[in-house]
Amino acid sequence: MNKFLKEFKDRGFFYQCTNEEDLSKLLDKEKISGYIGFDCTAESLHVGSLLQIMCLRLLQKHGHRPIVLLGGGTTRIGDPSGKDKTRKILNEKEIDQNIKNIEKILKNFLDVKNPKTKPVFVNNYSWLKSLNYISFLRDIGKHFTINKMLSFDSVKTRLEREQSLSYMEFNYMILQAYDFLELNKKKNCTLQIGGSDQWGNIVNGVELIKRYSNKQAYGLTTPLITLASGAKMGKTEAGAIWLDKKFLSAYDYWQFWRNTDDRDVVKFLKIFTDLDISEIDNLQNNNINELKILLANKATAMLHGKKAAENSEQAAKEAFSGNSLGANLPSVKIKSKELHKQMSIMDLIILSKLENSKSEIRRLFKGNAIKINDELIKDEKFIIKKELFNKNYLKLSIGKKRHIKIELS
RNA sequence: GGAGGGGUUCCAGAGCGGUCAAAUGGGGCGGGCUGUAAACCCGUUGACUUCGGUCUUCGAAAGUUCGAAUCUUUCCCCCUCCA
Repeated sequence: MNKFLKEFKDRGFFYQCTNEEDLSKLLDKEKISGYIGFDCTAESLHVGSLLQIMCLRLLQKHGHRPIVLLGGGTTRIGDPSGKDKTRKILNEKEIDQNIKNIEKILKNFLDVKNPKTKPVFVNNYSWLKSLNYISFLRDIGKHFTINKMLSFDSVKTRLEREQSLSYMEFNYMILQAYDFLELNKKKNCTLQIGGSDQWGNIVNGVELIKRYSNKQAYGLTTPLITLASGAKMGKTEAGAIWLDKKFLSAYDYWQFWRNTDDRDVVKFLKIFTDLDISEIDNLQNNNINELKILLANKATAMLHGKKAAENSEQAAKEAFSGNSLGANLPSVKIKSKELHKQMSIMDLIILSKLENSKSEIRRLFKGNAIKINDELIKDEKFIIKKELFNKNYLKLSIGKKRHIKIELS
């Protein structure tokens, strides 16, 4: 089997392929371009997209060129796959902004220097916006039968539930197939990778290319990653795990990985780090917590840089060891003037944005959850005094896991 | 087009004139155990509070009543069955 494909499988990226054997041969023979499309409905990507990003990296590793399709056009339509309802349609400005942001994030992960595998960023709006309806129907539309389109899960579930599916959304799959055709023609792109929910859309593209250009293209899908607990990956109660430090600090990102369920650690090492499979297999007997730290360090370094990963590890060590100052923790600044106004610990917590409900904070007090410099505080009216600050900062903790540095300025 | 069922707090789902900020389960949060894991146990889960209470919630609006999530009217939205 081709090396890329083998690693793709060994790491647990593989779910389905349109024609594995031929794809393997092709990959042995030449360096190809493969694309993945990203949805631009959100301002940033979160961990849910990380597997796709790792696929792009893997392409690069094996000398292939990744093409990143930012769906400026299709985002204007909305993919009905896996959705019960029509999603909110964003305006042009928002979409353009999102595209810029997402491109920036992806560049953190990809090697943009090597000219042979440098990623290509494309926006399908550039070809979708000027489509001529009549010629599109004649050239492309004739290759799709309604009979078949109706049989796709994304369409079927909507219809079965008698939930409306607009003609606009119904066309999404055709547009995605068309994207693939367009990339095949323009960039000689012969592979599309996507999540398992994209299978139908991808197959459509492969078939369209076959019918329209009589060329062979391939599709590859990745499984939906679920946590051992059964939950979908990427969202926690506290919010999405964003791949953008504007929305989630490097420290919190590190913590996300550090808190991985035991049962998921090895799987995640394979998927979300660059460590060799053999190396990971050798590590399996190591202390599980060491492995989690390794995972957190590797994953954080990949996105936020080595330095940020080291700082996060250091901060975590300090935060969880107790009786430490927590100099590396994420910090919130307050003005020393504020202190003179008899600031209570309640005010401080609100100010630091750790909580925004006073009732909730009162409950936390009742549960012995609030600490300052690792000292349990039981009185919600406790006044913050200057003496609590050591070198201008103090450590504020809520529960066992949330620690923050309050800095005096 | 005809007949019926329903919209309740994060989710599922009870309540069907006062004792309802609303059972129960899930999830979340906090505590205990531990390893920043899982499992388990305990507490908590609208907001504000001088801890006495106060204020805002049961699809939307209007009404009946001393009093409504519970009754009436109109509107909006979902679901099931028949044609």
